[in-house]
Amino acid sequence: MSKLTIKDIAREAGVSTATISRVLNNSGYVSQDVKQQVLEVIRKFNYQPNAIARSLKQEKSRSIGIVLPDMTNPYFMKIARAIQHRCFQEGYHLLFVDTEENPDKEREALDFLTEKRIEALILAGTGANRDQIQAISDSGIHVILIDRRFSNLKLDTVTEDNIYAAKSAIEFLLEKNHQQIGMIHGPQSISTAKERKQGATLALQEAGITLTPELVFEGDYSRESGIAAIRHFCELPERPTAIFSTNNEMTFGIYLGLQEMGIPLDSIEIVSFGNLEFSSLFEHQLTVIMQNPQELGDTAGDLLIRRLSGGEEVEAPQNRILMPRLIQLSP
Amino acid sequence: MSKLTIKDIAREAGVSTATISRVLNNSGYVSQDVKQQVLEVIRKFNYQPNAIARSLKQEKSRSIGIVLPDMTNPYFMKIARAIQHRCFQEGYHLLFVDTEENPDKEREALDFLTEKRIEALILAGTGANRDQIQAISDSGIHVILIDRRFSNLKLDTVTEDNIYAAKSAIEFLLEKNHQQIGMIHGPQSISTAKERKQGATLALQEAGITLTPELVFEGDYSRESGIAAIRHFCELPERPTAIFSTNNEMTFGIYLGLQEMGIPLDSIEIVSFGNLEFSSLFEHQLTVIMQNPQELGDTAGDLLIRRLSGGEEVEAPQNRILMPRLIQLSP
DNA sequence: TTGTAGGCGTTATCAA
DNA sequence: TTGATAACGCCTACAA
Repeated sequence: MSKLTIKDIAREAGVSTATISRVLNNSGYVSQDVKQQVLEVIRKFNYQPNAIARSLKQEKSRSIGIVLPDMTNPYFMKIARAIQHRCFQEGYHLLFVDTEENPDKEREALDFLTEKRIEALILAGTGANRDQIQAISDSGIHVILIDRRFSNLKLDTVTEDNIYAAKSAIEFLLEKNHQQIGMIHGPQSISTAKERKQGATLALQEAGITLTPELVFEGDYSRESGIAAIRHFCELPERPTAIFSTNNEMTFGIYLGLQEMGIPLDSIEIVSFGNLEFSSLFEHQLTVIMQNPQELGDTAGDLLIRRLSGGEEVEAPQNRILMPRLIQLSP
Repeated sequence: MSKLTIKDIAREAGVSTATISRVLNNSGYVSQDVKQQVLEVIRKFNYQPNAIARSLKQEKSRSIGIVLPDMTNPYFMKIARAIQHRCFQEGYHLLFVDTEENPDKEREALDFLTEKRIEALILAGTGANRDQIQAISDSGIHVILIDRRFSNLKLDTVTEDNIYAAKSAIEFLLEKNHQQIGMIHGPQSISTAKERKQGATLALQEAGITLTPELVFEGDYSRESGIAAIRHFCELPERPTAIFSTNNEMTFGIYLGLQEMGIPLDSIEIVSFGNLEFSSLFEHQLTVIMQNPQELGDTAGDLLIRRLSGGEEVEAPQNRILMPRLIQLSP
């Protein structure tokens, strides 16, 4: 029942373990005859080398930690899949952890991963655990922050330009002569949410428009907060004619809210971050900021492999920034 | 830069490595004084034991392999999350692999995982690699098939009752007096797709209705095949008045197809497997077979932990079957 | 209560 | 071209 070891194979093939190892790794010299014979025995007994022992000996885990805030969110999983592709190609594998946006779980996850001796860490963080992350980087583990980043931390990042995208979104609405633009933001502990708010605010400032506090709703990236935003906006003397929403879940909530209040969906113009595929199925005015998780994952994967296989020359931290595109879905 | 070992800590604390190990594992005797002192040193140097070495010594990886056909599909990831919860609680962790429905990738994944000495395998398979999976089970690794199963394989399974659900779906449409029911099925290599087709066929038979081949469209669980189905149905002399779709992606395709053909979405009644959250946003007649990935994950997690911590008594394979519910979303 | 030492399954160095 | 053998970092009899 218990697994065969290299010794069993060596005995069976009548050679030393060293020879088996050489065959396994295509390293050193080994005559064709012996090689064939050894391969035969390996196949016959379906021997599989113990990756744990190999890792210990080589002092290389060949594993990469990836820490995400929500494994059920396809956005993050598309990033993860792209990275996994690249890693498998190069003989690495991923250790996933889902923090569910919980800083405590994140801390535990990071401890767990360092004990597992990951060679690199890919992180879309909760916003907490700065010091621990810095320490991991200092200890020689390559760290790449994806989607979300920390200010003043000298680490590799691959992110989208949220400020620019949010700014464009507001400018788009201003060009269409909207005077009352409602906004719904995400948790300000998350860098993307903060930057989207910054970008939107910046666009209004540049247009010389003073921010009306009643038109700014602080949501939490959840569907419920989208509904809540609509309830709030409907209580205002002057309802917004357009809404800028900083993620797709909240936008879905907005539609649900409008429906709940009996307001026609096409009576309000919406610009939203994220994918809203279903939107083509009904009449309304929607523009989305299309993100590109696959490109983000590919970029992070390339950077990762470069860091892992790169020589000793310590490069400066890389900051790759992708540009989301504004896509108008309705005329 | 390189990590500290138990020896370093032993030297630093002026005790033997055995003592350090005892402190780390709360095993054996160790005086309070020494224990405190050791903990102090561990904290001071931020020592983290090497999980790889520990695994090798204990001949326990404490890792569970989980193989899924699509990591970007929230259905599977909700299952995975539930399992991960349970595993972390018990000190195990998950090794994820996404096969992208590719049997070759699946085979590679299984090899990879067995080399990593997983203690259990959770699998939503492509339908191939039967022998390899059986061999894994025979070698003493607990195997639990989720969502999809193999006929005639004596393994634990946690699945949904697809036959029953599909049968109910058709019965529901028959009760509403639909005479022309179109069906779109998934790839018959996947057990769920096959069972859904079986269930639907069974319901028609029991109602004494002969199957019209033109009304049965063989799709592949993709959005495109949903569109293709509509194009096909529209070419028939007599269009179906209702459609039974065996997954949500194809149903989305159906809506897109209807829109493309200029057919009002509410002119055709649909029953579909899977979640279609957006559906409440427009007028149409939709009934869904609501699946419960979290319950499936919880069930699999419980079974898994029982297998892992269960004594030597070999229990017969368990087959847990969950009942999906038919939910009418429109009057 | 603590320490010594052997071994988990590999790989890699050195001889032969 | 092959074989002995010493690690890798940890745990655990067994001694002390």
